[in-house]
Amino acid sequence: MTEAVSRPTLEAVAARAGVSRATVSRVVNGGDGVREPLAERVRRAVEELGYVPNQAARSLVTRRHDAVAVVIAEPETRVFTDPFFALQLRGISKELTAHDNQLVLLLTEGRADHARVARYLAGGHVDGALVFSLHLDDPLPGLIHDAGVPTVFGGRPDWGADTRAADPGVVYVDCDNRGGARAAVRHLLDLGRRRVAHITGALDQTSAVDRLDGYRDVMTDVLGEYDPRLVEESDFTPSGGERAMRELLDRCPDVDAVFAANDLTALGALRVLRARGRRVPEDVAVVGFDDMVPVTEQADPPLTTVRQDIEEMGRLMARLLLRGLSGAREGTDTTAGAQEAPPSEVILPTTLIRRASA
Amino acid sequence: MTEAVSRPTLEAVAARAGVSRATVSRVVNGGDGVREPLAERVRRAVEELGYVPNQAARSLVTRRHDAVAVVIAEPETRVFTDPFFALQLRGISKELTAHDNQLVLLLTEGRADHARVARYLAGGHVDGALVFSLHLDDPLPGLIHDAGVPTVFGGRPDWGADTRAADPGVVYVDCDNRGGARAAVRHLLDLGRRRVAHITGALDQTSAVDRLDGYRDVMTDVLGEYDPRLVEESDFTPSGGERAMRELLDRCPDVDAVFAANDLTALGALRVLRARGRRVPEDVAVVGFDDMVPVTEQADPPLTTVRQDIEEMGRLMARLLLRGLSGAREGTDTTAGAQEAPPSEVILPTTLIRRASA
DNA sequence: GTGAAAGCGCTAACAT
DNA sequence: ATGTTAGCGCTTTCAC
Repeated sequence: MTEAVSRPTLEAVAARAGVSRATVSRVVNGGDGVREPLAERVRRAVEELGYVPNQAARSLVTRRHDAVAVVIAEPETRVFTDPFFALQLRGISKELTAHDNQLVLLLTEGRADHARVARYLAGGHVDGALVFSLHLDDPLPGLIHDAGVPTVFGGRPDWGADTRAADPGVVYVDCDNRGGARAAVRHLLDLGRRRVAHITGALDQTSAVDRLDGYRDVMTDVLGEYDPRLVEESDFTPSGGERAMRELLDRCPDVDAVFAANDLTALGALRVLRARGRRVPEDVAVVGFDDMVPVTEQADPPLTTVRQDIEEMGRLMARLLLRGLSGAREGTDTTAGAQEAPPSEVILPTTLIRRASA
Repeated sequence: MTEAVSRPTLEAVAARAGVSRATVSRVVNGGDGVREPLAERVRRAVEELGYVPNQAARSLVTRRHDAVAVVIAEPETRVFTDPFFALQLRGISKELTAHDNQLVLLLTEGRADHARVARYLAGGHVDGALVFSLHLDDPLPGLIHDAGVPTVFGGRPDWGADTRAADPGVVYVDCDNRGGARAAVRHLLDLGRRRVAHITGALDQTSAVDRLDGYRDVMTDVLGEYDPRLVEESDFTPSGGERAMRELLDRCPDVDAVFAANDLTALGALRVLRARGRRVPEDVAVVGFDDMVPVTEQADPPLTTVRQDIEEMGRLMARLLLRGLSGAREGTDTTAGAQEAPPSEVILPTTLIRRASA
């Protein structure tokens, strides 16, 4: 483990280049209004000294940090068993990097950590936050609202009984869970299936609720009504999918199709169907959600699913936040190139990917 | 997206408590040498004003950031298909949080990003770095060395031809890959198997190389020599495992056991074995590595594997780094409670977990 | 034990 | 176009 060494300052660069600190500062920050020969001299001095601006000093005066917090609330460990989280993070990271922003990761393990996160955000260490509000009734959105930090949510936040529900400033990005679910179920009905079951996700997450709603939409729409016995609650995990599938087969032996809330759940269902001697898709057609390629392509049979672009979702969240931040900084500029207020919600499209399972 | 508001300063707290800024500062930072009644008044003022120290101002003078960078180099996307990464991060996050340090995540997508990371680290934005040097011949260790940032590596770094190889200051944490591999292979031999194959991981990672070495150790040790035809190179992925298993079966139809470099690989092997009508473990016994519980327990049959505690590995890396940092700060203190120099390598133990596959 | 004062390295008015 | 200057909010000697 090496020792840190002291770094050259602006002052040192200025001395070496034979100019004032202000000039060096100008060059370092884009360099408008400095004549070329001088600028060049400064750049050489910077190079020679290996000068890197002290971010703390800079933040102290600019009140900007070029850093964004990513808050991931994961009381349960689901986040760590599917690659969802990693993909979002990658999208976010790419976008932030492209804009020279740093990513400060805040993982929470439960209520105890909420206060810590709220304090951190309120402390003005970062310019904004990207928050994955994974569970209903999560106090985090409220706390964050109070902290007054520009925030973009990942997934439709549930404001529940919270009175701040009406806040028009809330921005979030989500995929079209309901629409995707509709497409999945419609596809199964188009295949001629009539006893289409649904294995839900964890219903304390809006994504699961929305997918269930989409299922209901189509079932009632097409068949006039839906049989609640065809819906089994689960939790987005493979073992949850297994359990639910068994339940479903016992209760309604005549099911001829299953729409699973995500691919992992579908995997569990597939396993049970095979064990029970049901052929897929001949006897029972199966559709998943997410399209985690390593999962869907290697399922047996390969899984028909609703694709959402998770990485893009992360990237978009970051983009929206950064745009909002720069917009706020530049004030209410109404000229041609002005930033518009970010839309309060962005819903990414989903597409049905047909493979062998349905 | 809410607007950020200006926060109360030390000055404000001092005014409210009727003391000097210095006194407030003392109380806020542990409060030694301030008489209780005064300290209490200060604490109340802090509370009432909702004062949170400005980290930038503090860093400017202390030259500390209470922040640690986590660098994850992932040219390939393996990191995102298995939960390894997420688990490490969780361990790291827990430990950092416990010591009030922030986690700055630096994801790299290739060589182009290396310079960026090096610059960031050299820029003195963080007190130290935790680096996952996933691939051989990675220039990152060298760059980081030059940046002069206290660093702990995850996994034995490969210094290859790098002349800095001899640097005694390098600290890393790894699991006992070689020992774990030995245990796995020994177990298979104890079961009476003689044609034990090995599907390697990506051999540009030291973990894969070490596991292969462990396999060789035991095979030559027990059988006098090992048959290179029983070793098939792969890449830690399920599909890689499938491909390798097919190869192996074609080449050596008499294999009666397989040691796979990780659980995901074993999963692929299991699939092929089933497809080819080989019973597991009767015809072919299979052992994995990692013990990703959701994978191993739901494999069919449940997978015997070598367990490593990934989260603990993350936690330990963080602990080592923080200890090194505080040690460095406190200077060379030789009294009783002094920090010892962190060990240059920590190898975590592995354990064989017996399930049904071997 | 407590306060006064001097910066940490930088940016942004304001002069020139 | 460039230089001068005044802080940003905090910690930390140094007096008292």
